[in-house]
Amino acid sequence: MENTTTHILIADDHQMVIDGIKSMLSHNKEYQVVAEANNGQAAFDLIASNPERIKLLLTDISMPLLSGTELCKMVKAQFPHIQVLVLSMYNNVTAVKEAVMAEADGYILKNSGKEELLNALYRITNDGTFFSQDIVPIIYSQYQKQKIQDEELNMLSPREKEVLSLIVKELTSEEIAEKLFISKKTVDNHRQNLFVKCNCKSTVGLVKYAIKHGID
Amino acid sequence: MENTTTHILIADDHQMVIDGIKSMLSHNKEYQVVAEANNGQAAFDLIASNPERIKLLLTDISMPLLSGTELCKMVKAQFPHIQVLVLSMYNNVTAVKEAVMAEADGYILKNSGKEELLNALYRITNDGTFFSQDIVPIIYSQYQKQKIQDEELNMLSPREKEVLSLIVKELTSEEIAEKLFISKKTVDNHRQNLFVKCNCKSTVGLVKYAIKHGID
DNA sequence: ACTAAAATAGGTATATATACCTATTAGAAT
DNA sequence: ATTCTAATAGGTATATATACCTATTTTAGT
Repeated sequence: MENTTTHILIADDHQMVIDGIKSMLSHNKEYQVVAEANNGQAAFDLIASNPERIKLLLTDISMPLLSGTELCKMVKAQFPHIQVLVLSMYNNVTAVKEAVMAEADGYILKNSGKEELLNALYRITNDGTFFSQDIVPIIYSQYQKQKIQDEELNMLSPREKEVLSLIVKELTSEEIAEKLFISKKTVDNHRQNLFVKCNCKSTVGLVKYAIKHGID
Repeated sequence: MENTTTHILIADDHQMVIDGIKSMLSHNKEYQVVAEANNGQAAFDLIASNPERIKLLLTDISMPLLSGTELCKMVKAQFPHIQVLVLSMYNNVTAVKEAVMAEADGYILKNSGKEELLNALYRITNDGTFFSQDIVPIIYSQYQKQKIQDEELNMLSPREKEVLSLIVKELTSEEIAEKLFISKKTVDNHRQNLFVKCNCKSTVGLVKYAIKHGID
């Protein structure tokens, strides 16, 4: 298995990208580009016509007729032996998330160099998966966003946070009042104040706010 | 800047870990371990006594007196010039998330080899950040969990999903009825059925269910 | 000592949601 | 043909939430 050549199908609507990758792999015996397609549907048809020929699918995300993530889903569902490496120009969380949920085995950015590509191919064929180092800062920024949101939480008073937490636990105002040994009226006042502070108009909005800020 | 030695403080409650790292870096001119501490508080005191001496803090997460993440927060708040690389034995999402939220510049696992450590140090001092490749599969598994939850969503009928989506958008039953050209009564029936299917007893529960499954 | 904010609680309406019913129709599946 | 589910809608109560008020006490900050 180890020393067998990995047969690759490249799917990308930009022929130059395909040619570039082919060129990069041309001096490498381990990887051989045996097929190419300029849209997702063509790529799927090529695979379906002879599934055993392809060992790895190297695909772009945005392509005509069938997107790379959709292609990935279909391939993984019907031909699970084929590994999929998504090659994207999008460095946002959503794109990465979609790729992972489509069961892609790896994700690298188009501005990666030759080394990164070879590294990705090596890691995928040996370790099973590879995700570009470049996507980590993206997740990093997500978490930092959450940190800022947490600071926004300080607008709420301790008691308000307490009440909000119980609201999210599906307690009614009356039940919350009993639990906190205060009047139902007081709870309702907190609720009103929370509407203003959380900038929403109903309990539904409060729940969304609470979850967004990690109260549960 | 490039050819200056990076002065490192190691904080870890296991002396063997400290000695191991010192040994690994001993033959490397770029990195010099100039201080060490066995708990977070001691590490912070060492930094505070002479902040300019330290360029990089290499810290464990779980330590007595002051945890690595808390230490990181304090250092980043008061001595932002110091870069922080978190060295953890926990490979779970929460640990990584906490480290990032503490503004750590990097995160690697304790079972990483010498190469990974050197790579991390190089990337941090040059690129600013480094996060171990090992943490990606963790995030990967998080996303896959979400995918399974999405399949659970198929228990809901298309119309129910539609109604649920509008509920989460803070519309009342009456407003939803108008929007879908149906009776308010019908909307309320969908709501009741959603309670059963989502296993909750109020709209609050529905909102939590919806958000958990990506409806918004 | 003064001020501001937080937490408390009450009154009075109205709006909305929830808990039970029953019942019809359309479409899909067996 | 028949069975099942989804989607529709109505009746009748009750429970809960929401929108305005006012007002007191406590606590923290200047």
